[in-house]
Formats: sequence, structure tokens, C-alpha cells
Amino acid sequence: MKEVPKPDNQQKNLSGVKEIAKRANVSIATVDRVIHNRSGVSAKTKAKINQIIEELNYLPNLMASRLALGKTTRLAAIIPEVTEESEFWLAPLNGLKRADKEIRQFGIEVDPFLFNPSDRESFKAIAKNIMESEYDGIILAPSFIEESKKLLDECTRKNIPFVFLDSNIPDQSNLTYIGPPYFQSGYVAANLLSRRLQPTSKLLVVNIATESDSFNYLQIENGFRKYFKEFELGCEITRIDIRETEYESVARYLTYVFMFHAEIEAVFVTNSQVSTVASFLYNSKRSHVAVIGYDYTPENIRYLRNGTIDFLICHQAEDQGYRAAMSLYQYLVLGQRVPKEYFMPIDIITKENHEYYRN
Amino acid sequence: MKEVPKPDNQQKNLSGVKEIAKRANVSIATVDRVIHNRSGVSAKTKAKINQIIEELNYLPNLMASRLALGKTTRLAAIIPEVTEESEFWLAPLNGLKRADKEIRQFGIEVDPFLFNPSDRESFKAIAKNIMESEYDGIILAPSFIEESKKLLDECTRKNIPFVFLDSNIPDQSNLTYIGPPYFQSGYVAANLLSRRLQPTSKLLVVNIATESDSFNYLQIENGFRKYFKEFELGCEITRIDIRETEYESVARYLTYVFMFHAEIEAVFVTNSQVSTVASFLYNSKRSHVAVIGYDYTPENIRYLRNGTIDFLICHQAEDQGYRAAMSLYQYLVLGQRVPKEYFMPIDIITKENHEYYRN
DNA sequence: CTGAAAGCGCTTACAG
DNA sequence: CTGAAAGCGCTTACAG
Repeated sequence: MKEVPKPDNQQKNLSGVKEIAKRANVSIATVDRVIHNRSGVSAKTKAKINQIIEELNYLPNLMASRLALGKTTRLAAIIPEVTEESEFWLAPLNGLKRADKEIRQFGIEVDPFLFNPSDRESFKAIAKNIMESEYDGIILAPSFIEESKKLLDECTRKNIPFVFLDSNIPDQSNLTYIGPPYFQSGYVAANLLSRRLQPTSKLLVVNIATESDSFNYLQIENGFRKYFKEFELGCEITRIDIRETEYESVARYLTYVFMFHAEIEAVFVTNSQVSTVASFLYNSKRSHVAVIGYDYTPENIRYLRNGTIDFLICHQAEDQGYRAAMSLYQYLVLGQRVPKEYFMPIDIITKENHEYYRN
Repeated sequence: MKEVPKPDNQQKNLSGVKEIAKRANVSIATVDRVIHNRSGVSAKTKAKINQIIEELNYLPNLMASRLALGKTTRLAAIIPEVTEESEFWLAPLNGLKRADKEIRQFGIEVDPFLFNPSDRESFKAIAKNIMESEYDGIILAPSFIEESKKLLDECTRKNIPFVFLDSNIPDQSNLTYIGPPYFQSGYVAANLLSRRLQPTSKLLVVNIATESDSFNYLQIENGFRKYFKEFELGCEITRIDIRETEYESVARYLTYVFMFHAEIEAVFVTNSQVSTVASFLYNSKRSHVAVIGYDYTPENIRYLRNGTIDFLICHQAEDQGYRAAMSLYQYLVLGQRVPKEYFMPIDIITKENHEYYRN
């Protein structure tokens, strides 16, 4: 059908700045001023142009706009570095990179800055660096609350939008929060575990974390307990906080706990450190204990596959990074509105479905 | 910091067609010819230009290219219409619309065409229509196999890329398949049900579908049975095919089945019609029967919430539509390679996590 | 086989 | 307060 000559370029773009200018009897420069609400246009012509814009249902051509602007919008993403204890953060980082790759050609750049999650100073140094570098938007995993707030106050003053990634600080002027609904997530964990329990079973809740003000686990635990209360399950819940992440320390604590509570039938680990607990249970031949925890990390998947971990709850970590960047893009570049919160789904990962999961 | 004058435009783009042209001592028109592999360039200059492109690590500016091209790429999406029995298709349709909205500004347009899934003729009519309309790419839910093949042969002849959505036809020259891994999905269903069963339990597999050559359910059932075989679970599996979708017909069949197999403890419905079965079980007060089925439709969610359905397996139907369109965009516009298969995750939806699910 | 020129739709100094 | 003109990086007739 290629040979059929198509009468193509007779109708030129009937709703560009040119057309508006023509109809309003002004130059395109003036139209441009009105479109961007810049000063220096008489109220009268401004009104006229705006009316024509309405009539024409004008939408600016984004490609042309970006091309002419020629400037690049820069986003800084501040997240924990990826180490053995924070393997989780590989996925959000990948999501940020995917976003960068996708929108770079439209003049948006995403620069990741990785801080050491057990070192406040490393965070401060990065925050300082960023504030000196004139970024147009910030993506932030607010592990260190006070330090984060300081940074964000400055952003607010400079009118730089910022989004929270993976955990939220209430009452901030963030553009949006991209992350899990922690409370409900804990509730789901409880439900899954309860399917394996008797009303009289004993369970253990384990929180393993070093530094960081992370309060996510509190919401998780609240959701978890809510479930047992709601259904009046009489399970005895022991909880333990471990401030070290190495296997030896964790094993020592757990050995101690199991000494006093040998009948524990189920363990809930409130974050991705679940593989360490699984490792302990595996090594100490406690295969009957049901285990549930968080996140799609290689170690966790290993223990999911060998049956030590029964469920992993995941929140599409890669997508969190991607969406965090994209919401700034939507806001800054496309001028779209962005919902104040974007909750990730609560994904249930088992041995059977894990291989098709896209973290 | 705005007042600091930035020495900006001194370094112009050092890797555009202009720069290449300068270095190669040719005009940008010639560079353009080489970039797009058009004929009419001497082997020698072609080689030289290609070398410079290498050196400069040149990547064309997509915005400028689309802007200059001025033409729009048109994608046709052929999927079942959304009716009471095919509510599933609302989500992929929404995904297609989301893609359209997102890439329209780059000159790509996604046109949905909805056929009646129980009327081959409606499909044929649409196929004919599309073949006459010069689309640049096709998204197809291949419910009617022979008719689809006819359409796709023509696409292949005309060199129009096409992608399969939600179900696959083997051995076709499709760009990609976007949809569930059906076999494994059935396997997961079996695993979930088996958690509720004794080794001697009886179960029922129900397939409800009218017309359409859909063979997805076969893979699902194979995966389902594989699980029971693999773990040597002695459960007796009854299966039933119902070629009507109205409640009355389904209820009649099921009444009959339960007459002979009163002890059925679990039902697996191989598609989104699970709400009809749930409705029957609910009405006949068989709340002890475990139920699992497919898809996040309003009716299904209703029965998930009231506890009749225990699990829904979902495959991110909205995203399927979105990704189907985006893979054609990637291929046609961005010139990227696209994986031959993109399997959706196997999502497990329960009463507890459904409200955060993004279908 | 090759190049000069106009143009895509918007933006931005600059001059008035 | 307003406009003419050059330019963003690429594409496309058209002329040679």
C-alpha cells in the first residue's frame, strides 16, 4: 500500500504557538510568555491568548519544548549503599537506573548517592554535597530522620521538590511517598503465619538492625499484632531486638531465646535480615519452625528454595526506585499532578512463584 | 544561587550530526543517510562516517528526530471487549490507554479494537479493517487461533511487527509474548490449595468458557496436576467443563457434580469465572469448600472479601496491556531489542492484601 | 553520490 | 509591553 500517494502535509499543525499567535494577532514570543505565565504581557492580550488556548485545547509539544530548552533536569537520589546487610537496596538502585535510562533522552538525569546506613556522617556529607550542587529534585530514603529533615528544610526553602522512598516521615512537604503500606504488610504476614499455627502456638518476632532511625518495623509489628488481636488468637508472641547483623551475634541471641522458648513454632522477621535467622534455624535443625520475612534478596531466596523460609513479603523494590524518579519527572517535566502517596502492593512470594517475580 | 552567571553555551553539542559532518568533511544530509542506512553513499564516506560515529559514541537525539519526522506511529490493539463474562479485559484495556497517554506526545498512538470473544466474525471484521488501515504494529489477544494466524501471516508479509497479549501461539514470528506463565501458575494454584487439604481430599477443577480456542487453561491444568503428581498427593481430582457462563447453567452443572461428589473440599476454577462458582457455593452454604481462581475482577474481589474465595491468582492485567504497547514502542521507535517472552509474575491475592494490589 | 536550505514546534536573547 | 530572528538536533525534498 506504500505506493498510494497520501495527501499529507496540507493540514499543518492547527494548534501550535504559531496558530495561536496568528489568531491573537501577536507574535509567538508573546504566546510563549502567556503559556509560561511570564510577566510582561498586557492583561488584555493575555486574556485573549488564554481564551484561544482554551478554544484550541492547546497542549504544548513536549519534545519541541525540551529540545529548545536544551537544559537537563537533574535529580539526586540518596539511598543506602548496597552491602551484605543492605542487599535490599540493589533493587531500588536498579529502578533508579532504569528510570534514568528511560528519560535521559528527554533531558532528565538521575544521580544516585549512596550513604552508609550505619554512619550518620556519611549521610550528612552527601546531603551537604547535594545542596551545593543545584539539583532540581531529590529522592530520599530517610533512614536518618533529623539529618533528613535538615536537608529537606533547605529543599523547601529553595523550592526543590523531594520524594520519600521506602519509608516516610510524616508531616513533611514531600511531593509523594513511594513505598510499602507497612502496617497492612505486617497484618498480611500475621495472616500467612496464622495459617500454619494453632491458637496456642508460640511465636517470635525478630527485629535485626544496626544504626538508622528506621521506624518501619514498628508499623509492621503493629499490623502484625493487630491481626492476632482481631481474631483473638491466643498465641504467645515473644519479641526480640538485635542490634547487630552478623550471623554469630544473631545466632547467639536466638540460641538464648530458644533456650527459654523451645516451643516456638513460628518466626517473623520484620525486615530482609530474615536469611540470617533462617540460617540459624537451618543449622540448628529447626526445620519445623515456620518462617516469614521480607524482601527478595539472593540469600532470602536461597532459604525460600530450600524450604526454611515459608513466605517472603516483597514490595517491588525495583519499581519503588523507578517510580520515585518518575514521579519527579511527571511533576517537574510533564507538569502533572502526583498523588501524595503511592503504596506498593504487598506481594506474597513462595518457593513456587518466586522465579517469575520481578523485584 | 540563581544569580551566579553560569558559563553555559560555550560547549555546544559535540556529538550531533553536525559534529560528525564536520569531522567527516561531509554535509549532515550524508551523515543522516549513513545513520539510517539509506542508500546513495559511497562505501568510503560511509565507512568514515561510521567510524566517527563509533568514536563519538553517537546516540541520536530522539526528541529532535521525532520532531523532524513529524509522523505518528500507529499501533492497533485487538482484544476482547469488556462484558460481564469478560471483565478481565478492562484492565489490559486500561493499560493500553495508559501507554497511549504516556507516549502520545512522542508521536505514538494506540488504537484499541474490541471484538466479541464469542463471535469469530466480529474478530474477522476487525482484522480486515486493520489490515486496510496501515498500522505500524499490532497487539493481539489471540483467542481465535486460525483467524489470528491469517491476520499475522499478512503482517509478516507486510513486515508489521506484532505482539501477543495474555496468550501465546507457538511458532509465530511475534516480536514478543506478554502474559502469564500459565503452567507454573497452575502449579502455584495447586500448592496454595494443597495447604488446605489432606492427602485424601477430593477436589474439583472447573473450566468455564464459551467460544474461543483458548488453550491457556490446558497449561494451567497441567501445572496444577503436575504439583499433585510431584508430591504424590493422593487427592482425587474431578474435572468439569462448562460451556456456558450464566449463573443458572453453572449452578445446574455444579449441583449435579456435588450430588455425586459431596465430599469435595476444594475447587479450582481455571479462569476469572471463579465468582460464578463462588456464588453457587455461597448460595448453597458450602462455606467449608476452599476456592481458588483467577483475576482481580470486582465480582471476584467481592467473594474474596466475604471469604468464599480463598485465593485469587493474578497476573497484573493492566500492566500486560501497558507492556504490550511499550514493547512495540521500544522496538519501533527506540530501536531497542525486545525479549521474545515477557512473563508476568504470579501474584497471590488474599482478603488481606487485595486492597493494595494494582491490577 | 552529495549538499544547501527549509522545516518540525518551541524558547530565548535582543532590540525596540 | 511586544516582535523578529536565531537556534535546539534531526529530516526531507530538491537540485546538482
